[in-house]
Amino acid sequence: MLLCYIEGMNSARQTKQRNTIIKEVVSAEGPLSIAEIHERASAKVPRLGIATVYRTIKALKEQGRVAVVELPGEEPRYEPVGRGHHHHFRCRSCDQTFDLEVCPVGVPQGTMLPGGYTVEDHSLTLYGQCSTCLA
Amino acid sequence: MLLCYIEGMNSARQTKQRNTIIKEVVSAEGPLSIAEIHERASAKVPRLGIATVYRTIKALKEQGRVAVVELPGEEPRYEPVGRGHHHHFRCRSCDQTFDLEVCPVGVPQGTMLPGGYTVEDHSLTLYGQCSTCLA
DNA sequence: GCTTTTGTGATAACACATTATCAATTTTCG
DNA sequence: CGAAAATTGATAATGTGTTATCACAAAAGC
Repeated sequence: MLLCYIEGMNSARQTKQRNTIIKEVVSAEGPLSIAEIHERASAKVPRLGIATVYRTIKALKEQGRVAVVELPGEEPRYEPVGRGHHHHFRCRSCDQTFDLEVCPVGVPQGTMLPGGYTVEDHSLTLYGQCSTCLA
Repeated sequence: MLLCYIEGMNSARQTKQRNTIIKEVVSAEGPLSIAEIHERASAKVPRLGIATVYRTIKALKEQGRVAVVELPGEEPRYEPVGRGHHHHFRCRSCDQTFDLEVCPVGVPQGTMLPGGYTVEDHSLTLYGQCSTCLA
């Protein structure tokens, strides 16, 4: 299955379900889980099946248009590719996940840590209160 | 069910299974998954059932003697409590998880990030090659 | 508009990690 | 040691997230 929302030149069909799902993922404040996508898209497409969300995300993944984001102890989330290196903030009140601009990790690639660990990459999740919940 | 390895004064019984499991968790280089505990303990207690590992870890958790460690996209791991704030390194070659001493995250508790996110805590996982695999 | 082809929704099937069950074994303690 | 009680191992049952199935609906192209 292919999707044509962006490339516009393959055999997949445009449906309101797919377009809505893609729009939700692209316009979200951070990566969304399948359940979150389903909730949001259902508001615009009543009776949207969860299987359609799985199918669409799977296709977008295979096309390299969305990436999986794994947070500790959470279900996989999905975000559009091309956002570059960034991290995530999780609000403990509303349980929303937000993209962050900052990277406060002082261990560049190639660093060797005490113990002989050579760092290639890192994954950081910050936890706290978002501005809405703090107010 | 209670375990008596450390406290020594409750009704639970000493078994080679439990003692072995606890020893493996305590002496490990980092947090272990159920499967990893089972593998290692099986070497010392042949025919050790996976259910016994689950049961023992569950009891230790309820006693507050082991803590759950969640890494992105991984099964839960377990480590003894009382190691304080620390992070983990995952070797991409041998897939082992190691405790780290360092905390290279420059976002102390209470920091407010651009976007109004107030930080309470963080979780960092470093990825790369351990010294053994690099050699 | 009509036909062909693909997509959808409901749900069954599946995969996997975890827990419950229970007869047999082991530990504890008199 | 011997009896009572707790633990174990094997496996069935469970829960949950994901995929497959299939009749019906919708999109694309003539």
